[in-house]
Amino acid sequence: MSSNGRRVGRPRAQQRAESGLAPRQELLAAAAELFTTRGYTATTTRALAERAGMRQASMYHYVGGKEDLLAELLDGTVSPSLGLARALVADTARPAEARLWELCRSDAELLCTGPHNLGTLYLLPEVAAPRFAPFREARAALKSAYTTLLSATAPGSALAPADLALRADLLFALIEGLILANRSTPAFASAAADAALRIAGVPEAGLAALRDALPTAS
Amino acid sequence: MSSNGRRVGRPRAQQRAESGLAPRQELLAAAAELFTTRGYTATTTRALAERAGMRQASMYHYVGGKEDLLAELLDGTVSPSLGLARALVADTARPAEARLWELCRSDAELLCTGPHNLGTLYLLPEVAAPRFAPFREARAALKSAYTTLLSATAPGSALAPADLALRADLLFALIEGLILANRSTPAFASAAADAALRIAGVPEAGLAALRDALPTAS
DNA sequence: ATTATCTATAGATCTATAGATAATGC
DNA sequence: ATTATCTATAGATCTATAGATAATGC
Repeated sequence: MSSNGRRVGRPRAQQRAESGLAPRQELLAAAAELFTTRGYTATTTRALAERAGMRQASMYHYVGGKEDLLAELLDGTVSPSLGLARALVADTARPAEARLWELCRSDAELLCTGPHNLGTLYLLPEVAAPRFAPFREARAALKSAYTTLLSATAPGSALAPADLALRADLLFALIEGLILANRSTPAFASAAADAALRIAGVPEAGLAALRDALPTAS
Repeated sequence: MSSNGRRVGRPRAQQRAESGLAPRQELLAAAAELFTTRGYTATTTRALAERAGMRQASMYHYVGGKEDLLAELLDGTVSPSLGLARALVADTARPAEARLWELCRSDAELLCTGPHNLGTLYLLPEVAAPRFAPFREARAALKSAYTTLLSATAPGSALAPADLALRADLLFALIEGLILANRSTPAFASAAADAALRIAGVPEAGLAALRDALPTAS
């Protein structure tokens, strides 16, 4: 609540324009940039802290180390999609095709949009560590929601269980492949959702119908 | 040509069962495993050399450093596909659909099969360095071949240039997304190729026809 | 008194080179 | 003599902690 630039504690050695962000948020922003740009292991605590405007040692006042930052970044890329996915799975009144499309679009946008390509972090070997189990579980739950929605579509309901799993894998592969494509326009997200439904087996006529039924979006 | 275990040079400190591979190949195999398993930056020259059966310093007799190994691994994941892609683009006698399918299948197999998930290395920030420009160019050329084949299919030829580029991006996203899916059966590669053609807009009937026309594969 | 920061540094790496050594080849 | 390896190490990091310092708050 202290007004203006008056803050408790020793002043920073290297002061610059206030970002307005809390120090922990500054660290997160620095991590997002440096982890994706230079790589997780290659990013030193010094680089991280300095990018956030503080000295290397000061970082430890806010986080236990790089891993904390990675965990929080990963969580942010999957939690919103998972929340939406659960809502869509529950909303059985709407046609499954429309719900699957919406999930794909939103997920695609989350993965492609934003200043940094955070999806890249999924592939870090570090993510296999026990520490990141919650993230991996969230991703598995998200994939399971994809499968559920897929199985509720007309083409999906006609598939044998093994084929369904195969299709779900492919659909998921497309969505995650967008990470590499790195084209971050909203139009791309919609086109990706279209492509996802094509993989699902929805015919072009069905896609056109979906597009017409879209809520008059912003 | 020297028979058996008699080799020139000081014996290795830590000798073990001969792998039969040349030392440089042993280093490459070690790099494939460790880069994908622990990450590129996190892999030390010591770990690399020791996994290859030699001491840390001996590695420099064969390679200039980690970068050499990375460059060679990357090249191996794209060169075979690029070769095939060029042959398929040139083979205008066959229907474009069949050629595109074959490229997708082969590429999918290359990316998913093999003991290690080398595709993962595409995402390394290090790959942006000038040193890896040849690899990036090869990948761009491969993508361009995908686009060419796509534009030669019946649905592709009906697309406006911007839409064609969009479809090509999505198709490529699927193929590269397979890296993350990491399901490495030949059946998966075929299913992925099917999915790719669905994204391309080939109707189910066309797919079924393609499948029937498949050369009686091994 | 409390807080947010700083400076300094111990201890643990990791890379790349220098120079020694133990084989075979001639 | 040539070769493939080794051991040893200088120099350059990088992380995490210890303890000092410069603000505000009461």
